[in-house]
Amino acid sequence: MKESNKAAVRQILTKYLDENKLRKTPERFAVLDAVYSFNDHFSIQELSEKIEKDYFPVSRATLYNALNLFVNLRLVVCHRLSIGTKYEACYANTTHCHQVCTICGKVSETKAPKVETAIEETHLKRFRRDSFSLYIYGVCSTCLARLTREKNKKKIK
Amino acid sequence: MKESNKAAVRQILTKYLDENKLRKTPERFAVLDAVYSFNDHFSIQELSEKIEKDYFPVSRATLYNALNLFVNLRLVVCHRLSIGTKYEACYANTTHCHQVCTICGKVSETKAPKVETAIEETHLKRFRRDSFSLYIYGVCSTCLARLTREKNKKKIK
DNA sequence: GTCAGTGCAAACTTTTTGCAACTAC
DNA sequence: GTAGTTGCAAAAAGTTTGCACTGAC
Repeated sequence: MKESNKAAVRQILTKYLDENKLRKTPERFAVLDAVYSFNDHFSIQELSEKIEKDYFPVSRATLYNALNLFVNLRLVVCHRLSIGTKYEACYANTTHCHQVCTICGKVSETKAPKVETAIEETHLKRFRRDSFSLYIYGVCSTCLARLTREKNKKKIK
Repeated sequence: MKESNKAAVRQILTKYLDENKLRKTPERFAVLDAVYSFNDHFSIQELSEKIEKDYFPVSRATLYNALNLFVNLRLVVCHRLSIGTKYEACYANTTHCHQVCTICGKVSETKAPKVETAIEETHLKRFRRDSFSLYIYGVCSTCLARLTREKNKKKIK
């Protein structure tokens, strides 16, 4: 994740905490920094390990607290997948199109500008739209290759 | 849910169980029928109550078992939302565009043919696409109205 | 008769909560 | 000093698992 993003989101958080008379605790900024150190999706466990390694230990309760705050501020998105909940930094990143392998659980970002345009153009009555997430489920190349291998083996038998 | 769908999915299940030499237990068919009695999303709890009322009690383990089987057969989709996991019958229903209220958690189906076309036309390299789910997050009209009311109240103070 | 499938309860995982202690302001 | 935050541990919620029993074939 770009360092400039880290500075930008730290500023957004500071502004929000100031305006709402909330406290600028070291934990909140450490979690935010750790979140923006990942280039990819991460689990609570991975976040906990990262922040303990790079900063100081932070309890689960505080991690969930901070993440909820960041989700509300649109600095983080939360993906509840079959393999577990994953989080992702999302500042300056509006593409939330993901391809999810239903076999190994691997998630990757996908560029789909046409889909994004179509979603934005979709008219929703009686609903204030804020954001979206698209998940395309299927089988990744690695798993596909393994499946093909196993199929061939069976045929030979 | 249409009765004709119920018959169709029962046949799909029968065929699958036959071909894979699995057992056609009353539980499996009762769960499938119950699933296709809903017109909307439902939780495990709601499914359990429905099936107990309309058929006979089925244990949690068996419900999860059956649902997993149906998800694999593409007769059911599973939505892991912030308010909990919801299931949905999906035979003869390819639209998986949902609007989700981030305040009350209400989920509703949305028709978005342009989005669906765009998704289908999206080229994914090294990935066998099977299905997709789109979640548009925002605030529903009910919650929006309440928010507006509360805002006005604040101003008056 | 056999073994896939079921029910039950225990185990496990993930997230939330209550409360005392701490600290940002 | 005060009240928002944190850490801890317990609780809650949701799902999976082990095992004995059942019943579909």
